[in-house]
Amino acid sequence: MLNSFEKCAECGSREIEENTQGERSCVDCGLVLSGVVIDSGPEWRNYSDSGESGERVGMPSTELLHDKGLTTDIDWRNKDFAGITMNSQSSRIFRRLRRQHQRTRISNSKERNLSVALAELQRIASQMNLPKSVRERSAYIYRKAVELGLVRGRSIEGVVAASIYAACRMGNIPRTLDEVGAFSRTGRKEIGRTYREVSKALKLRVSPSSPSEYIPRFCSTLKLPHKTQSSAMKILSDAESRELTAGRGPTGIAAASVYLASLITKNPRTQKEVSEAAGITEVTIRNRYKELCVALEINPDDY
DNA sequence: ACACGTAGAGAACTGGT
DNA sequence: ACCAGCACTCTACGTGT
Repeated sequence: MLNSFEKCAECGSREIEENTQGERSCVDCGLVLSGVVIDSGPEWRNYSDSGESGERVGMPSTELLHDKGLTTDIDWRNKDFAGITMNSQSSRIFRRLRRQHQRTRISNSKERNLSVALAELQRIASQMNLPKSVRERSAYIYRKAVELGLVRGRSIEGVVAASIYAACRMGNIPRTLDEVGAFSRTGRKEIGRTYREVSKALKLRVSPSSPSEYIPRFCSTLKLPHKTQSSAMKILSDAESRELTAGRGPTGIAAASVYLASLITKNPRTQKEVSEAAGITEVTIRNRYKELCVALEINPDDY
């Protein structure tokens, strides 16, 4: 996608491309211009047929409340629409209405379960400093688990912890089982076991994320030109077709491809630099790098 | 400074009992 | 349900250029 109104801050090129992750980068030098996608549109729809579009009414719905935030409340003040205090008879009626209304909000065991569980989820998530997107996702996973009857026979806590663990991994901010367990009353083993069952039952696509997703970001942090990036992608796809990538950490493969590409395109980066950009150790890069050289019959000295 | 190698520890998954 | 074995990565250290 090209945007002719914008120039690259690094090299002045007007060739800006946007990838599927929403990162916009310069085609010539690879500089990432904006990595954060801001959704400026309203999330909630306009239901009125005659009014202006874009009316904003109330808060957007959320997975984090058991009724998704779709609730009404009866004002606690005993005033009428004009702000005049009600008489005692009306006050009694409204007190009673409020109580009945509150009871209908949490009407059955499933909703009671959800409201307990989601409160627990919030507690753990905020102690772990998890972003909102991950909280929403884990709440969604938990709801699905309830619908499929996975909670019966297991502890609510365990399923909550498993949902969080899964959501973290899906959101690419993985936490270890121990880390999640530290904030929950359940242990690592139970979370792990529950997680496996939940992810199987929900067919969660927990990212065996492709290394290719990491390459643009690594190249950008290392200020590598576009040429090197496409070279790294080429190396990676060769490696994938030779099944070098199975079972390996995706970041390791991506980092090694970038490192190798940086050597053969004459924009060398040290293993240390690459390892810092990729968040892995030099050792892992070395191992993957060595495998790549052997399997693809590349000798960086030739370049 | 950097590249490269090795050993031991730890985390996560698998399969057997 | 639990344990042992596994493949992988990390830490830490040493060696060579």
